[in-house]
Amino acid sequence: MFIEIRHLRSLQAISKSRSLADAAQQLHISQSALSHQIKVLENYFETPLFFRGRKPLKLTPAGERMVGLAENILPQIAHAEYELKRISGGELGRLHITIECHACFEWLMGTLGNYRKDWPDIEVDLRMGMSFDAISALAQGDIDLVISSDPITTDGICFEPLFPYEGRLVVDPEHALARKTFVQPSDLADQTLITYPVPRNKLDIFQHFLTPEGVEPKAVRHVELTAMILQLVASKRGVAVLPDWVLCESTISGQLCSLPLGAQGLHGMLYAAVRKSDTHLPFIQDFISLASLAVTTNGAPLSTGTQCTKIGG
Amino acid sequence: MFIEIRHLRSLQAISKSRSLADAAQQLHISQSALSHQIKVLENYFETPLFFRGRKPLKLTPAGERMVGLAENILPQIAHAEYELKRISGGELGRLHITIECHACFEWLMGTLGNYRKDWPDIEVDLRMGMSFDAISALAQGDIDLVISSDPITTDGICFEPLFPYEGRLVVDPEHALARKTFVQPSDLADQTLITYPVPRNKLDIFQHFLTPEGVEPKAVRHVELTAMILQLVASKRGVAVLPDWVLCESTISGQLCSLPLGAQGLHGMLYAAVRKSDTHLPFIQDFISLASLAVTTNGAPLSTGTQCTKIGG
DNA sequence: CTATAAACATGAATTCCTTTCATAATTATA
DNA sequence: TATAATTATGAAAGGAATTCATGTTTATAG
Repeated sequence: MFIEIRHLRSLQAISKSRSLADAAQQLHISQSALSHQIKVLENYFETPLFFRGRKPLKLTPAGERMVGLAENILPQIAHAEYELKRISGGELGRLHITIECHACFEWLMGTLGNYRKDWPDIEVDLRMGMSFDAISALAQGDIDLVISSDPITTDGICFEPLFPYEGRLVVDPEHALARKTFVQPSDLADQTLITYPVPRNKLDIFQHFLTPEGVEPKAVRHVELTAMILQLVASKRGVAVLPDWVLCESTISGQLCSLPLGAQGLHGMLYAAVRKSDTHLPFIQDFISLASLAVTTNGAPLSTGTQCTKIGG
Repeated sequence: MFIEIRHLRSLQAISKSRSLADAAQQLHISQSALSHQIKVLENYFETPLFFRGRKPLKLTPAGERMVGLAENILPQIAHAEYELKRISGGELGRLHITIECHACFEWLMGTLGNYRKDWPDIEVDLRMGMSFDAISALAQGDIDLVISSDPITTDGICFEPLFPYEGRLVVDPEHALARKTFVQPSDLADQTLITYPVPRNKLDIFQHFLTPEGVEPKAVRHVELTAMILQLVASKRGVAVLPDWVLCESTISGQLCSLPLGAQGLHGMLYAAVRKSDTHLPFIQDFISLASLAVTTNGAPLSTGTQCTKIGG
């Protein structure tokens, strides 16, 4: 690899000039410098690059080959430099998101739709399948943002609060628990609990409600899709705990009841985790702004006590 | 334009390495040099190119963009360098040919067919339409070889002899002149002469036969294609002067007679003109060898006195 | 949690290489 | 043939990348 960028620029200038001297002037270098440059190239490749002593300067086929190279390459480099400047300016970038909580899918899709309109040059993507250790994937640069409900202090990472939520028990309207004002841990001991297929320590219902009281449900069933969970509950196959934003008119058109976990309810906060080095980027900040408004704009969550909603296909 | 080739090589090495130190080793430079290089890039573009302090080194999106650039560009440069070496080695090249004499088309096509087999990587082309000043086009590098019958001393150009030829008068078998052993200039004073559409000083018949004797044909008619000239002569529309290689069995299947111009015949030599700087190139030398054998291999010329041959479509 | 190792950063000095300057040689044009 | 224009060349200068030596930061093990 002998050719340098400056050689390509030189050849390009020469091909557009009547003489080496003209080309040198265009390049803002001395005629001598250009002559030396060409000599070096010609010595290395053992072939002349232009015909000497012709009034309109003419390149040899070897020279033309090199100009061809220049005209392929120089624009590519110019374009890459332009894009790198845009990347540092935050106009261009990558936003690969992972969700630690499956239910976030419900509001995230709507948010991403709006976000894409604001930031057409940001490569937005939702990466499932790395939720097992999303935060370290974030720290390592595999992804750029994690939607999470438990902030852990990892250095280089910061957790921006998005909005509070309430985890509520969902049952069918004819269920025995449907008549209660709130559920106690022991109420679930004889129930089939339907959850997302994630480790128990990632589930509020175990972490902050059942496990502290030593209660174990009769059975636990793993289902991936929220809509499927709701259908299973509606058809009396079990009960589930879902965040309030899922339980709103826009996603449910059949009959379901939801009620608080414990007298105070099971409250949490949702966060967007990003690398500290990315917090200044406008397209990151704007995503966080949009996301923090997601739930109230997509549809009001169920905030009252016992309440029935519809479910459907 | 800030990026240099070495930056691209560095980024590419980094992307394939576990650490800067490893990459530096691959590049045969010190770790310090690489670190400085990256710092300069990062300062210029105002964005980090890789995540620091992660065990498996990971590039940022900006870094990835630059690797993408490298992987587009480096192979292109490598390939161009390879081709330039081949150009200087005479394996790859350009052979743009111009013919000053139209009749050369007849044997040249056959020669080029064989030549292309020997030199698949030489860009062979026949450029018509610059015959008006072919030699200076050659000197200026617009073309690479001229088939010519009059060598002029131009510096930088040399004329390699190919083969001798004889210009002969072609008439139809019932023509009055067909019975003569040879023609004299005055014999043509009452004839219609069919020639290629080129200036008279490029035509042997005028330059070396008629003009010195002050003879002017009854009429001169310009026709471009050799086959058409032969047909016109056969149908008694005039007479023509053509080099002997045209008048051989392989190109003529109808009835035509040819006879010498003057008692000694009008003899000439065909040359290949090339730039002196190209004479060493094997693909030029080989073309000249092939061309010099063209006429005797394509078909024996008419060498006997008055002779009749066939003509046809 | 400290120690040790590994990886990266930094400043000064060096070395390498491009460019310039001054001028020679070559080529074109009047 | 003379003059102008163009390219080539050698030595010196200038700049920039690399190295060296060392400091700082981050990971891994005991």
